[in-house]
Amino acid sequence: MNTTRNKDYTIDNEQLARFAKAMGHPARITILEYLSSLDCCYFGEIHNELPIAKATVSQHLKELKDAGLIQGEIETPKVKYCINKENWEKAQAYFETFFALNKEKIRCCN
Amino acid sequence: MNTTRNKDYTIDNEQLARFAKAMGHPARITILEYLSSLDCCYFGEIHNELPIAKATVSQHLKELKDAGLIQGEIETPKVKYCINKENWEKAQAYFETFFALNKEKIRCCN
DNA sequence: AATATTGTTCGTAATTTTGCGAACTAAAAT
DNA sequence: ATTTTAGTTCGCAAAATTACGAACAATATT
Repeated sequence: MNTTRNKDYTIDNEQLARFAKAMGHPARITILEYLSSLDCCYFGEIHNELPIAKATVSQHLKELKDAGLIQGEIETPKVKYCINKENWEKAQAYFETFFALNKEKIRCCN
Repeated sequence: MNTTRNKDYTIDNEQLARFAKAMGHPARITILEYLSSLDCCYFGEIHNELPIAKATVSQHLKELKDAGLIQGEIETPKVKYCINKENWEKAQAYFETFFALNKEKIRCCN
């Protein structure tokens, strides 16, 4: 019995879910908010904004980078982070489109 | 040694993260997209849209309900689901504000 | 050459998420 | 009084997430 599934969801829905998932933790929202308020900054400054260990901050940054929302650049011994503008705008467009869908139609059952 | 943490993140950032997390799975995006295209519908129709077992669909619906994005109403033996309009608009506003923040400022380090 | 600075990676633990089938519930239909 | 219908809840397993301290890497400074 083959229970593998194929193409369960649309690419767009998977992409939107990936962006949303990356934003699904308050630490990561805080990072994104902070980064979007600057041109860029170093790891240490981000760490200062957060109540968690540097190893954990590093992990969150990695997730944001994997989702494409931010980018990092080594400037030894520091690492400079910034918003990935292209994907940031892509994410924005995804959410906008998503919420705009059938906007006037929604009126619920009650 | 007390390692409890208090008020780590802003209420707004926690709320936005909660919305984002609820949207952080393609099945739940598909559900929301489907629901927002209708006034409302029954569990069975939602289940038909998805490639997963009904127990799993039920779980995803529970998460969306817990996040406040949808609401369910019993019409035995069926259950009617719909978007929670108030919170849906709240979520929309949260994302909009988030992405609008410093929009023109972002230009990255490169 | 040794030390300091700045982050990342590793190893680990606890918790949460995702998924399924089976059992259950509650009303409707027979 | 059974049976059917439509979902939910339970119990479980596998995988992913979150968090930390310790160890490491790579350059800069002394």
